[in-house]
Amino acid sequence: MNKKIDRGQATREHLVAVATGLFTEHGYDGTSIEAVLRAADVSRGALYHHFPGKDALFAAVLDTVYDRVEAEGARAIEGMDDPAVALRTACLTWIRSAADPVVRQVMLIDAPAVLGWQRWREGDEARTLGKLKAALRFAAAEGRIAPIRVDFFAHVLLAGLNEIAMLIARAEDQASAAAEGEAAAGDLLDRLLGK
Amino acid sequence: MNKKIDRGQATREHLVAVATGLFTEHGYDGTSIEAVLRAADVSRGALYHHFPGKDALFAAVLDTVYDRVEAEGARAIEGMDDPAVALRTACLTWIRSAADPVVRQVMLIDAPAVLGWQRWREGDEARTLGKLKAALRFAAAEGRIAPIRVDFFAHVLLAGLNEIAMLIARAEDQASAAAEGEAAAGDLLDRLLGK
DNA sequence: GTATGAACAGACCGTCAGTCGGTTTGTCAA
DNA sequence: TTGACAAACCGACTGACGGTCTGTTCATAC
Repeated sequence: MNKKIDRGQATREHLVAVATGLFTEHGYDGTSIEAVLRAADVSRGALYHHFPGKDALFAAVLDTVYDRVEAEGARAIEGMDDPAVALRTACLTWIRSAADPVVRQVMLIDAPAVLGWQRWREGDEARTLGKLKAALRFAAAEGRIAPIRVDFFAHVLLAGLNEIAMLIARAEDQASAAAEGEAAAGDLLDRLLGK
Repeated sequence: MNKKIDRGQATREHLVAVATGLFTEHGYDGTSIEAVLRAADVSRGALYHHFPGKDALFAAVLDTVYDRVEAEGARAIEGMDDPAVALRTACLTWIRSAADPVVRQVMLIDAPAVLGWQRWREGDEARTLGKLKAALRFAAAEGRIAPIRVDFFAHVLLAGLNEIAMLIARAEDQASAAAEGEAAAGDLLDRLLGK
């Protein structure tokens, strides 16, 4: 039971990889299952054997994107012991991750509409948002923000960072926009957490 | 040329009204043109005479929603002469407007995916965002934020308010969530603008 | 009265997501 | 070795949907 399982895994991963490219380039609606099938050279039956539907394929793609972004964040703050510095570093890393068209189109634009806002945020909760809240709880313990603000501010901070990332992405002058955006993000952090 | 024009206007407005209800209840993807046609008791030809496509119908719906939200905001700050108070009032009014399912589903969830983030923000620019930036320029003139932050902070503030609105909307206990959310919005404003 | 064009009607078309009855093929127990 | 089994895969088919196209109606202008 190994060759079969391996083959199935390979097909599944191949589909996710191909779909990632197409979803990024043409968006969810602009990408037909037909196109994925052709690009991956896989049959309809095979795809629907691995995924119950188009949205499940999208969810799988989203999952791998999360994995990558999470890994980048974890690598960036590896070994840091000051939580405040780690938070700031993680936020800047996230903005830089969001420069990637895959992250932008899949995570920020299509995900809320495809999965629904609720499911989207629940997914986030278990990943990025959860860690952000932990960091803010630390700030609350230090008396920098009121404990009751932790949840709202975590969401506000994430949404604000996402917005900055999108602004940078669509700017004409990428380099200067990135510099200004990252400075703005730092400023936002200072103000939000009462430096 | 009056009876005809009036009739056309009426049909158009009727379609927009019916579509608003369906888009709100079932989302953009969950609403078929067929369903709009049936609910409005209008023929395909009539609909496609007034709108080049489904996304144009959505854009028209979005437009009327903007109109309503803008009017609510304008009414709320009518006659106020302190720009800081007006800004705060407008922000809270916006959060309350976003309690409306129409605003949530159409403006916040579907619009970015249907129109694309770029077109969505450009539409916002001409409406809410423009006024927000004007208010922040005022804050910058008072030395509360750096002039270079105006654009980024306006976006961050709007995104943050939207996020708070969505959190309130999906909360189990609406009343207490609204109270906490509005307090958080006030706190956010204080911190962002360096009270 | 006749020409004009906006408003509307509805049959029709191509595309797409998803279904379903098969076939292939690796695995394992007898 | 073989035969049962199930995972993996195949592709024709279905129904729904967005959009097109060829008319038809009718208020208005001249």
